Amino acid sequence: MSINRKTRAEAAQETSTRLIATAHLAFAERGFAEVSLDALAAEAGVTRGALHHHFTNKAGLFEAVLRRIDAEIAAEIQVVWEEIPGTWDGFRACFHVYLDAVLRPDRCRILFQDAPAVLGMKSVDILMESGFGDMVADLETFIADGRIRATDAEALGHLLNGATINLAFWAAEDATRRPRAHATLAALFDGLAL
Amino acid sequence: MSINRKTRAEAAQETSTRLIATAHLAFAERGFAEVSLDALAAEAGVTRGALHHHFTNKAGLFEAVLRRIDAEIAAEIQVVWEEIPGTWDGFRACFHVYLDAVLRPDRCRILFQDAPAVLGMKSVDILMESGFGDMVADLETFIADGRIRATDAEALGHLLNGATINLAFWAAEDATRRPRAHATLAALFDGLAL
DNA sequence: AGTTTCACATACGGTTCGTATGCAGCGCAT
DNA sequence: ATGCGCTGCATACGAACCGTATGTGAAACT
Repeated sequence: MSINRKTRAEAAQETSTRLIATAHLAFAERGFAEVSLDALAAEAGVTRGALHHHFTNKAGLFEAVLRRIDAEIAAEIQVVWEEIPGTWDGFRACFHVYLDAVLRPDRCRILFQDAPAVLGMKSVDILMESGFGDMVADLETFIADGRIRATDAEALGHLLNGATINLAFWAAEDATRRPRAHATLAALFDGLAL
Repeated sequence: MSINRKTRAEAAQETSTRLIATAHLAFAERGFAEVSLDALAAEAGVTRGALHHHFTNKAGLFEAVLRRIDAEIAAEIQVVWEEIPGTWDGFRACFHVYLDAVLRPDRCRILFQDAPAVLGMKSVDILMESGFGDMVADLETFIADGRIRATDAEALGHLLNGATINLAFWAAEDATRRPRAHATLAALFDGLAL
């Protein structure tokens, strides 16, 4: 039995997730460079030994945080996408959810300020593994169906992604900008549709 | 007379620019975090004393490099803009020049990988001081004239900027992507125009 | 010519990260 | 049940790097 008894693997998993959660907060608030591993481990109630054991180095921990955030966002989008999959309106709706998902202050800094510097191209790859491939595939069918104007689905995917990201980054500074960002994103999609 | 004689201020200016040029190369090739000030000063033929004297700290030097790159890009765009100022076609042409200007390998990494992490929002401000305000003003006239679809010039400016930047970042990895990026950017403008 | 100032060099201390090593308890087999 | 191996984590150590404080020599000014 042993209900409150933790198995070895469970305890390890717990410290790992606690480390990720603590790092998530710290990176979001203070930024990657300003967070010391000593302070981080102390906040999580462990030492740097545990940290290095689970994540090898500082960048490894950051990558774990990024993957966690990416998974959260992907899940949020998935919910909307499954409501009306395959439709242009559903596709558009997903981007509006994406916009709101990435402008959150606990994500914005990690995603667009630190991730490129810390992980380089790898950060792009991570964020693209989940969802981006599907998005490009959807764009291709929209193009094939004559729903949208552009010809290059992959390039268009990057364009849409960049446009949304930059709008979010801009809108994150001031709450009143959020509706303006959404309206402008909608205008972009209006222009793309045929 | 004294032709080959350098005044004090001239010599100082020279070391400053040499430091910026050396840092430009180093940051572009190795990245901000991987460049040590010791190595940098050695490459420039001075010591860290000179570096700190001119730029206070590492971020200060980086900012100087960024401002220099920004000025170069602004000048390149200005040339095109003055050919056909005030026109929608000229405006579009500027963005294609911008796309090519920022995807250059000696700029791409500094602009979009390291600048946000090192300078935060300040990097956005720096890149916006030159040109962005004018761009938004132009967009407003285009909107007022009924040339383009969107309603919020400022938000649209950020959208266009982000779209172009991300296309450039994507296209920088592979030369064959460049024409695809330009074609997709053109499609974006086609959709925006009424 | 003496003095001041400035561009730059040198010296030092503190912080931080990565690795190498130590240890204790869980898990498993007998 | 008990002895042993493995693993999760702590401790110890070394090295790199940045920022500041201080020194210096030559140019610039009077």
